[in-house]
Amino acid sequence: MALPGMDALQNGGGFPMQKPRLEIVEQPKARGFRFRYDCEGQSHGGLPGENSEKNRKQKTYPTVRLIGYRGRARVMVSLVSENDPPIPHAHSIVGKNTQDGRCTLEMGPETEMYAQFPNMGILHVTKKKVPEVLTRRLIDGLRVSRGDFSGGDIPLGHDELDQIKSQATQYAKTMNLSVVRLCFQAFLIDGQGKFTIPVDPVFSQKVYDSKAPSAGTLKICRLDRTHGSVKGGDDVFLLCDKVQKNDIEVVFYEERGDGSSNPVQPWTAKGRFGPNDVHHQYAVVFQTPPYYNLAVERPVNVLVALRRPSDNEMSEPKPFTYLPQEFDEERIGAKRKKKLQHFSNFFGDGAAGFGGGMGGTLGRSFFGGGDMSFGNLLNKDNGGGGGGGTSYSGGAGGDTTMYNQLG
Amino acid sequence: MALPGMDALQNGGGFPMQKPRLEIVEQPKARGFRFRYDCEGQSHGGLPGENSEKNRKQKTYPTVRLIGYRGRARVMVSLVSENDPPIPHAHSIVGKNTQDGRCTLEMGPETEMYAQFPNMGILHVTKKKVPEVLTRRLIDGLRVSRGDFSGGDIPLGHDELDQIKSQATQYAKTMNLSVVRLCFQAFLIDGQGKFTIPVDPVFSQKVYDSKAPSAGTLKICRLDRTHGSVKGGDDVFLLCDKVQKNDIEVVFYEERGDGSSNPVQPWTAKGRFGPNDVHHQYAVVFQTPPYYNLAVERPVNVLVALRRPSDNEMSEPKPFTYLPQEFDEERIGAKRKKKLQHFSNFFGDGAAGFGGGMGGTLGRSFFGGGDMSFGNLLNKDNGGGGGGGTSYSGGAGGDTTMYNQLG
DNA sequence: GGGGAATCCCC
DNA sequence: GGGGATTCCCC
Repeated sequence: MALPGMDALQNGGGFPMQKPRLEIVEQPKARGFRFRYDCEGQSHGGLPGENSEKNRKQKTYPTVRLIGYRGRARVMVSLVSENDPPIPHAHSIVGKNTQDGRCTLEMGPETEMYAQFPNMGILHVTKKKVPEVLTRRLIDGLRVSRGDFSGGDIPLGHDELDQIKSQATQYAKTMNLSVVRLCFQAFLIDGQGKFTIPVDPVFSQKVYDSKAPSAGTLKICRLDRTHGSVKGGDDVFLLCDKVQKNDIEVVFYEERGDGSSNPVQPWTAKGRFGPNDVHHQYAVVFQTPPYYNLAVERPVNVLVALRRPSDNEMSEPKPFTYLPQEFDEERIGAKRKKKLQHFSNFFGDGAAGFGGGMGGTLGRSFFGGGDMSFGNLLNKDNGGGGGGGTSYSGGAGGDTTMYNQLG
Repeated sequence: MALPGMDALQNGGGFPMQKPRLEIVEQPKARGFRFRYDCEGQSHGGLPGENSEKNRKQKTYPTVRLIGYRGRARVMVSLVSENDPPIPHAHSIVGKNTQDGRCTLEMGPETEMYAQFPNMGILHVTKKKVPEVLTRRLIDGLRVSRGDFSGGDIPLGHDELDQIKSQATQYAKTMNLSVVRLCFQAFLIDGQGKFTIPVDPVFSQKVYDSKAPSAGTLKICRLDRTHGSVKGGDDVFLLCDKVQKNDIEVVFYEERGDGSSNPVQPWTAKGRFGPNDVHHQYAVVFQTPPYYNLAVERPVNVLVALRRPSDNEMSEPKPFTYLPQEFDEERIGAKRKKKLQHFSNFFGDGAAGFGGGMGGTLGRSFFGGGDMSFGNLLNKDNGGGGGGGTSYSGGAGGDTTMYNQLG
């Protein structure tokens, strides 16, 4: 059952013509997984793959395959910092086949050179222990870089140890404990039957701790109203999962699902509220923004979502309906004509009123002056499309360069 | 400046004809004060008196006076368990004039035999350290009961120490760390100028840790609507301070401020919601209950409040207005007569409709079948009226009885 | 004084 | 898997 496209040279122990390389076949899920403290035990499910389905049995797990080589190999997963250059992370991978914070599996022709990692938990080290753990990680890395795969202790000079500790303390200061990346490293079997021949490591997309206040999944749980006047200014109570008062927005936008070849910048606007309207991280009281077209004759269905500016993350949207002015309670029809002349004032300057509903052709210049461009709005920094995962090979080259700031 | 009513025998070192006793002149505030962990430092304000004003400079502090004695005395405050018999509490009093968890002041004729305790912080011991601290407390108590006021260590037999530790462990299991009482003990000066003559201890009302989820002050921060139909069933979003989903109610009631000599059981009813409608402890989505009189012709102003069944605590109320049926949107007036005949069904059995607004005379039998009696509703267990504090002399008699379960 | 982050506990 | 209690940190 040869894999298509696996046009690899076979490695017989000699120098390969084409360098074997690891490819991430299934990225880890970026959001929604919770890092666990030691005290919480480790039976809370493993890190899923990004295409894992929530409800069904369509469970996937982070998976790599080795390209350009067919034979026994060992693949090791460890955690590294979110940013390049990759630094060993203080958190640990725990669960089956793990040791010293890493998870190790073997692969071979019988697995089609694939290695899947189910059951990887991420152990959240406490802040206090970060320097100590990092020191151990750096020593481990130094040992491996010296070609010592024993897993035991290595002799270190006093200066060397001091330097490592100083480096660990330095890293500890800035390490973000709510984000990690997976680092996959493969070792091919050598002439003595040992897995000593390193393959360049590859790094996964970022994995965010779902329990971290700044990284949790955004979710609108409940709205106290799902419709309001096109004129805006309606108070809405929104109940949500944990948010941070200075890093949250309520975004209104119109869906543009016509899939036409000529994408238009759609309308977006933000709900109005201050930090004091964010109630204990779990509710937001805001005022609806006006719809861009105050002259619509029929209700307009738009979407509301939460947005976190710091990482541009957005929640699943909820529907919201803008009602035309006729729907306003207790309005006198006779006044409508006159009012229409003033509606464009909502937009600040000379954007004159224009008729038509959702189907109208909209001038680009108008939207350029809006709050935010829609392209930017949807541009999450996760990378990777909906299909198979992309391999993120970091800037670092070989194994030891991960520690190249060690001196 | 002799105090009126202080008809005390002067103690000249001999046996007093009338036993001197301590009286609590100002109780500690029961709610709203936060116990602090050691790591939080101790500059967060002292435990106020129950008549302390929040905004003004009307600050008061727990205060006792010694009755039936005029001379030098020492008063010691410590923390004891919420329930009788009083057990030394694992928390400590910290701040000025404190040592080993107790606060000690001297009083004399120059203070009119009053002792006021400002600046008492309550140090919240961690759960892990409770047994260890309780052991120390029990040893301290044993020493004092032996007449040793040195404050140093005392020789303890192996069996004795084991027994104390076992007792401490036992207490630790059930000790409520979110409630304490103050224990005031006075010692009169003896012939050698030492404060060795004990006066019966008195115990304050309960003091609740405002940070504890089960004891925090209930507060309605925001309502998304302040009026609804007399028929009830209107959805209301209520934002509040921390509550617990299984120990919270929304109570509607009518104010009875006429101060007449014939108090009537007023109407009360509960908002309808399930545990799932309590959103992360900070919001409640409920449906308004129907007003008891569906035939009112004018809006009726009632009050809404949060209520915690476990301790019968209630929040400050917010106003809510019931609108008569005429106010219902889009109702056809012709149907009103017919509907009226069904309204009484809301109340279960044969309580026939009766006309009139708030001023009507209400049959007692009707309210007897309601959700809850109003008397009970307002009956907080704090005791003590609005005026001067009451002294709570616990069931225990002398000093050593606090530890009478020690063996 | 108070809000919320970090850690821990338990259904 | 998730909610929330406990402990700690900091404006």
